[in-house]
Amino acid sequence: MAQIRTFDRRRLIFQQDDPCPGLFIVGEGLVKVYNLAAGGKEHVLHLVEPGGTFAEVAAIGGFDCPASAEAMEPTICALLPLEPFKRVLAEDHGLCLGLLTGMAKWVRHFVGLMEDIVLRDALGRVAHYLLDTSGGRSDQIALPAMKKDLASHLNLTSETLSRTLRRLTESDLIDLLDGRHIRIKDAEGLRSVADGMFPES
Amino acid sequence: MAQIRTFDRRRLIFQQDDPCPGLFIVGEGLVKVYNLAAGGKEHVLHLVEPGGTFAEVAAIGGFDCPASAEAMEPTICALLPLEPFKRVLAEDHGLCLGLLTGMAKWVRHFVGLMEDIVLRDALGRVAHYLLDTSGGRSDQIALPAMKKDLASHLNLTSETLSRTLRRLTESDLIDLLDGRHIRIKDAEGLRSVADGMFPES
DNA sequence: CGAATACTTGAAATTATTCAAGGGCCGTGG
DNA sequence: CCACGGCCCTTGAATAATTTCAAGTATTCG
Repeated sequence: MAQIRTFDRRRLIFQQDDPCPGLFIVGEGLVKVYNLAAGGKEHVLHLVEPGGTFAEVAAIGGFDCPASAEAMEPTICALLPLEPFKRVLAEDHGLCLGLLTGMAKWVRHFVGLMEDIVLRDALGRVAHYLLDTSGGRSDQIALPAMKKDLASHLNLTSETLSRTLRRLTESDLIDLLDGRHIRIKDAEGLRSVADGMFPES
Repeated sequence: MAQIRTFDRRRLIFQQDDPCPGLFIVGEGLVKVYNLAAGGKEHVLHLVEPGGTFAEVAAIGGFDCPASAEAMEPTICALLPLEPFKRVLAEDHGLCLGLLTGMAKWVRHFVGLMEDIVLRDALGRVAHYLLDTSGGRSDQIALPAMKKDLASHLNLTSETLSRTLRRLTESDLIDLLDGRHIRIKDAEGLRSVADGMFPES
């Protein structure tokens, strides 16, 4: 009962305040979910990779899209239109429970992002992001497609992100392997930076 | 199957990272849900009034409290412990659906707050808050108990909030009735301020 | 009534942004 | 295959917004 939809690179999938078309599931590609300010500033809420979903919240809550979505690469999605989705939801208790816990996790992640933005400075945000993304296990981190999207996600300009990464390398906390990969050199130290104490200087 | 819990003013109900005790429903009083930064800075996520709930997200998702909660006034809550709550949830499909749409609305509200903080400056945030709170209908607005909590909610210092309200009154967009109430004089003008255009100077 | 806390206001300080310019990578087209 | 143009990233200096610090007034609670 789902439709397959394909999108070229840079193609707008929906815009803030559009009526919600249903639930999207990414099969291939990359989708940027974001908001725009009056002046043109963009905030990247979420980068959705294959297997991820978006527009679920509006689909479930029955309101218009609270954000915009754009394909960053050639992308294939499954779109589950609103009506059949609601019908299934009304009948399938297991699905309902699954969505509920999924949504709860999403909220927690989102609260975390909010607290990052509100309670940490640039250095702390980047440090915390790196620790969070590495998951504590691997010390190798792959950055999102473009650094400017990461900057926007953390509510920084790309200039500030660049300067911040430089400061972290100069403090010997991380290594910039290539433009897209980072290695954590001193997780302990990073943690203390994330918690607001900058080491020397 | 719920317990009744009472809290004095200033009493901590739970703290960030505590195991979630269950779902709270406020019967009387006022509860502040907030997060603390390393340095002591506080961010007020939510002020819960009678009829409202808190800790639902952690209860549903099965993780530790992502924030702290404190009674701002003598408060009476119903606490639905975790286990019976989960049991009910597993059986009652209607409840599950209700929570799901409730959660979706909560997420939307929260995304809105996030975008306020990220995409608007101090003037825009306050203007948007006033418009949002008035609901477009009544032009009378009752501020939360303390202005500093509103400031924290909008990620401002109380000094900045004070100055911002002053600027709005001096531009004849609002009237400060008493310390706790505001009247919107020029909703049109406020809207354009919220959208980033400051009128004169 | 007195102490504590909240609120306002001004001046100084700080952080991040904006503006500007150069370097590097990549895809297109000659 | 190389040159060109575009976009991303980096870096520096100037700018601007908000915070911090400080002091005084107002309000609230006991």
